[in-house]
Amino acid sequence: MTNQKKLVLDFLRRDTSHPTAEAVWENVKKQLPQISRATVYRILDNFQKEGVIRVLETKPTRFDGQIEPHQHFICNNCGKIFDLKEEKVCRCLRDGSNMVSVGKVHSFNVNFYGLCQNCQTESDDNLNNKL
Amino acid sequence: MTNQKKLVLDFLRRDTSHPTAEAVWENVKKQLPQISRATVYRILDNFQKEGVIRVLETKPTRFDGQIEPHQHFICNNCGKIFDLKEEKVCRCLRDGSNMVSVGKVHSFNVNFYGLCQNCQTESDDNLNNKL
DNA sequence: TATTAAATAGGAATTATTATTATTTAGAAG
DNA sequence: CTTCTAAATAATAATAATTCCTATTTAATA
Ligand SMILES: [Mn+2]
Ligand SMILES: [Mn+2]
Ligand SMILES: [Zn+2]
Ligand SMILES: [Zn+2]
Repeated sequence: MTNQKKLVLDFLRRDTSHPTAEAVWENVKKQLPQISRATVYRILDNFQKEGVIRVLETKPTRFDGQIEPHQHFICNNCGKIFDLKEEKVCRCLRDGSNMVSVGKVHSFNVNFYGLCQNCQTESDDNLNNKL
Repeated sequence: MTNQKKLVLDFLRRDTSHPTAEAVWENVKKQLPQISRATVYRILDNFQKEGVIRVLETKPTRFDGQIEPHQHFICNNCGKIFDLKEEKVCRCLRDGSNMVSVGKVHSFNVNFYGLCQNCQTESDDNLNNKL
């Protein structure tokens, strides 16, 4: 854990604004002026792969130091990003109620990630061949 | 409805691969070689605003000519994007079953869009002041 | 202390997207 | 069928976001 990594992680755990990579860089620079953009991008990427931070599917990409399961409400007007507890998400999707604590939901978008059947079969085959 | 628009829309309605803007351009060029990238980007943006096509929250952005409500399964291995019927989505989120017809879901990400309470109040105020 | 591998800084390069502007085109009016 | 006008387009410049490259620094280890 280098100083650079520590500063990035500390910042993301304190900050609740779901900052962009650029914003993370700007903020960490206050404490380590010579830190490079590329370093911040690399560290964010590594943390994401380790599951230490979360990545939001926004443009530009935003980052979240809070990794307990929750989803996000993005205001169409002001652009602010609010946290939604998992429970509210399920209710909203289940019974069409579109009111949540932070506002009124107009639309939502879900991306599921996993292994498609082809790729599952392939990885099973590889495993069997090794045995 | 210009020829350019027609070709873009026809392509998106035929194609089920959820192509990028670049891929739309490459394909439409086959029939209209002088079409400009900027035109494709503008047309995609307009169609999106009119609700004629859907935009996927991917990097890079992808487009979908199918606008009946459905969600997407993105394979972590091969990157292919599969359509998921709404019903399966709800079941998956509701009772933790992570098997869907196209594969096994490892994770998912939901973005909700709407008006936050602040912005709702503001727009109510504006309405009242006009009366 | 010397060796080595990993991480970083700084900047170039690339990718994706948006902005600009001169030209073209699709209709409407005559 | 012409002329006019506004909208749409092509070509390209500019910008934004991200990734790549490489010389240098740092940390860990023998
Ligand atoms: Mn969050
Ligand atoms: Mn689809
Ligand atoms: Zn708002
Ligand atoms: Zn796959």
